[in-house]
Amino acid sequence: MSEQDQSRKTPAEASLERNRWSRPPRVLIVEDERAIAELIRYNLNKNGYQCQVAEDGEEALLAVEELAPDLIILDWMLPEVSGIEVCRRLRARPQTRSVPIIMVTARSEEADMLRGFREGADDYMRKPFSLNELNARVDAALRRTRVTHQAHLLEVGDLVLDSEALTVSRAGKRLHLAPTEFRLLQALMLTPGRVLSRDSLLSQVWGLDSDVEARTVDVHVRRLRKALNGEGGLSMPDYIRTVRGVGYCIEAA
Amino acid sequence: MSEQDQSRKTPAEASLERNRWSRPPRVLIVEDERAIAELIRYNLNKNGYQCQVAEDGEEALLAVEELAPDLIILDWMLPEVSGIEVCRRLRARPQTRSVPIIMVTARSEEADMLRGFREGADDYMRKPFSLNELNARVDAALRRTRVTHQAHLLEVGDLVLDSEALTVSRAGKRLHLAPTEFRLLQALMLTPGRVLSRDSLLSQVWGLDSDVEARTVDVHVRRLRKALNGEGGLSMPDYIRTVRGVGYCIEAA
DNA sequence: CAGGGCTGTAACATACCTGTAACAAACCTT
DNA sequence: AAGGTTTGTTACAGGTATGTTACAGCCCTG
Repeated sequence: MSEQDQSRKTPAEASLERNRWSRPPRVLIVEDERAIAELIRYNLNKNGYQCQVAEDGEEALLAVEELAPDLIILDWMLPEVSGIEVCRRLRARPQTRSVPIIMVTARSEEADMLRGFREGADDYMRKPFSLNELNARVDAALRRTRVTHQAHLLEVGDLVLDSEALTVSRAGKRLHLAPTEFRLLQALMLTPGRVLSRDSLLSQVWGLDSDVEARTVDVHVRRLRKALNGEGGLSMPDYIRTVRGVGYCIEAA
Repeated sequence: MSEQDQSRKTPAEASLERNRWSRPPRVLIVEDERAIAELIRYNLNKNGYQCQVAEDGEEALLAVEELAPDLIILDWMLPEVSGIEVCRRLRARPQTRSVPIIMVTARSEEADMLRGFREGADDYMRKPFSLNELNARVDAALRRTRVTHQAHLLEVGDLVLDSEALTVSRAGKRLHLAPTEFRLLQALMLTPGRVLSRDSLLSQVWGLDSDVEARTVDVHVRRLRKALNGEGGLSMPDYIRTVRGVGYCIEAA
């Protein structure tokens, strides 16, 4: 269930949306009451998440290693190691420092909640809680990590363009592109498989009010190809397809 | 340290006293009820945040441009443009897509809350709410984006910046940086891998209302590189990447 | 008050990028 | 197969962005 954004999304963004999570997000539920754990698990499963349950703190810490979850739902009251202690330990490890943690607890004192946040929780919900609300908060937390980590990645084959770091790499190797080349590639990669006319590229890359000749696009495509495929031997496959009489298009061979 | 005179310490900045180098996080409060807005503002100020208030949706959208806030507290019910609409528009713009938004509203229906999350809110609080809780949630949201004054250790490669001790070291060896160089490095290291424009750096390092020329950034980058990589031979790899036509970015090679 | 460090600006040097023209090659039409 | 059209390729002149250096003013320290 690709959650909320049924409203405003260009097809390009929608395809991005799919690319970002090629796998279902993994959620670790740490909760000693079986019934509650199952309820949450059922609910999250229904929304496309892959869940695992841990019933005490020790188990939770182990499960984090194995599962490498994208998000953790953490009950405060647990046998063995308490939830708050689990939280603290996860925050102490660099590897798990940035995994979102939603604390869920029957403790209603404000002081407890503040403590939870202080120990590094990302969100805090009091029991009893609405499953819909939990869902919404899970979505929000994951959306956030998506936005900060990979929202700006465009991929075609072994080509990756990062529009935030403004970098392009092919097969893991960083490439150097001139500004115009970068924008041109970006325009192409926004709609992989779709043919873009020279005029369309001109307006996207050079701006709507540019007086640049259409042929200039060709020259830049040439430069871009050179940069992507390697100068001389063109040892790598060319992702940029020329569509005679129309324009260009990028696609994974 | 020209800091001392330029920072007229409101009593609220007491907690930041020892930390003159780190820029206080900027929070935009969007709330049409003056009394509530002031309450929130006072409370956040006390905790070392720099606040600005917008009283309606239009004003909010403008303020976002100017202030470039690190976090937004957004009331649902607003004159002109509603909070939910503001939220949607901010999420539609790439530049503001990742700014944390905490929705604060008197609407208690679950459906409203779900809608808030669906439009991209990061957190949702029902009025009336505890100021302590608001504080904790603001802290949590900013901790995630690492723009908080609490994350005082920044690392990139073998570079370590301690914004509390005000020290920088490379490969364990302590370096000497001038104040401006320090703040510049800090701004870069807050978002490693992300390209920062000269304008953005100017507002972060020199302040929003400075009339310093953009080229000045280049000169300081030069000085910073010298300090980081070693005066002459540049024996160490350069973590600062120049992005032609845009600005600079720090990354671990 | 003298000196040293820090800062912002100007000026120069350099590296890089860019659009166009001109020619070559490929393609399509007839 | 010829002729016209579209695209590939190359070279280049000019422009722009950045690197680098020098310097004058400022503030603080001693």
